[in-house]
Amino acid sequence: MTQEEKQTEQIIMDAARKVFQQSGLGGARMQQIADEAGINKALLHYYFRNKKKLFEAVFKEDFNRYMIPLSGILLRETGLTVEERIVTFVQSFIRTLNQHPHLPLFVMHEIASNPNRMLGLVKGGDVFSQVGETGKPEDSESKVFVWQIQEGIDEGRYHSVNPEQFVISIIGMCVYPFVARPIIKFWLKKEDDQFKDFMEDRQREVIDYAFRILIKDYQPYADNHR
Amino acid sequence: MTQEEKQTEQIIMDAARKVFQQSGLGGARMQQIADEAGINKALLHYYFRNKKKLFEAVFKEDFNRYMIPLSGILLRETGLTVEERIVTFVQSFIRTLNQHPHLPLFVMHEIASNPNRMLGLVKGGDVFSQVGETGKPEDSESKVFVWQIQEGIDEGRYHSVNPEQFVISIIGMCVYPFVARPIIKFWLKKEDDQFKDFMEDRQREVIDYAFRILIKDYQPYADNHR
DNA sequence: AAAAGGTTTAACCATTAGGTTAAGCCATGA
DNA sequence: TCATGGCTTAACCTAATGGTTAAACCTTTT
Repeated sequence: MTQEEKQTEQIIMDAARKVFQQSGLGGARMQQIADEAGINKALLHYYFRNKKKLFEAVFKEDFNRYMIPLSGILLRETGLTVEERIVTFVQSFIRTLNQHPHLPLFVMHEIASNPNRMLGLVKGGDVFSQVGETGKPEDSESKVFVWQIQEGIDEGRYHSVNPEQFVISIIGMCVYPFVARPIIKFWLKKEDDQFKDFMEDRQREVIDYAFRILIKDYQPYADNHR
Repeated sequence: MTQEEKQTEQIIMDAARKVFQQSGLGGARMQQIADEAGINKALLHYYFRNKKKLFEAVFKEDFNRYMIPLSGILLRETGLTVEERIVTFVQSFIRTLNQHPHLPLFVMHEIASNPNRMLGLVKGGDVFSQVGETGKPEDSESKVFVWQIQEGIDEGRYHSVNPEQFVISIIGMCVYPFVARPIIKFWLKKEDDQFKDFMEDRQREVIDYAFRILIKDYQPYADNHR
């Protein structure tokens, strides 16, 4: 594959991403994607045989490049304390999504409209590395974080939260504003750049919230924050 | 309008809702809606002149019947304390969405794909009752809650959160699990009814989190919970 | 029994969308 | 200079889709 081909492929995928994110798989029009990419329909089909293939390429790239690594920080990465996980996750998550604000809604919507096919596309289906030695969920790598929290609770350092609920809450606090972005922009009368700033501020705020929920003797503005 | 007409209209709207929620406006097929409703295309167009009109009817009903009243509990209802707002909001919100799990993603996706038109549809556009006497956002009814929190902070009862961030966090903790429902079901290996139970439990958990974030001397399992 | 109104049937139309084809353009590099 | 390969143009095909129409059917009401 030549350099030009790679370039064009990327141009097409970027255009396709934009259109798919706005209209979904069903609503997107190949012509619109071609226009957006500044090329013609013929070339579109020359690179990606058909709409479905193009869509899957885009979806896969998005999911594997962003969703998987990000959730990995919270759930899979080894050698991190709970506190480190939270801080790193929230920061990278919000920072990343600030650059790709439409990602979550796009991914969620398409998964919802066809869970099996979409989740099957992703890295052999092991989104959360569910497969343990015995096949039981307890073996899952994705439960490291859950274990660590349970440990902290048992040792009396943490409040007795339900670890799964806690994880979902953290992710929710980070993701939701992007999902509801148009409403929030409307409600708070914010433009794109103001929304961005708002989300930058949110990093510290969410970390604070998470710590306050979890940690028994938490005092904000300690050097937990950098 | 006769009784039969109302019935049929409702049957159609329920079918349409189902299809729209799964495929979005662009992806939905009129034939599929007719099939789902157990009627024919001709009758579909007899009741709702065209696809757009049908869609708007469904969207409007959803938004006005669920989203507006629910957000009202948190943001507009008068005569409630902050604590009462949070408890009532979280409970009704999760309970309602447990009965309509696809609502949030549907609403959010459609708003995102056409913010102006969609937000314009809703109760004359005043989703958050933004119009105050001077037109400044500060006059908005939707800021009552924000004021109340600010008051609590000033009086030293609450931690000094950013009220807007706090509101979004509460909503996010409630909404996100429904937005990410297929992923969560997959991750936690839950079926529909287990997910429902999980969300029932979540009510108390989220209320706990919210109070712990906000209230300085909060002790869980006090009679804040009923 | 006749009128009325909700509903079906089925044919039909116009448009659009996905996808194909083939001829030709144009820059690079052997 | 000519061949290669990325790319464009534009016509074309087919299937699907939104939407329409008119006649007939059936049940309830008068």
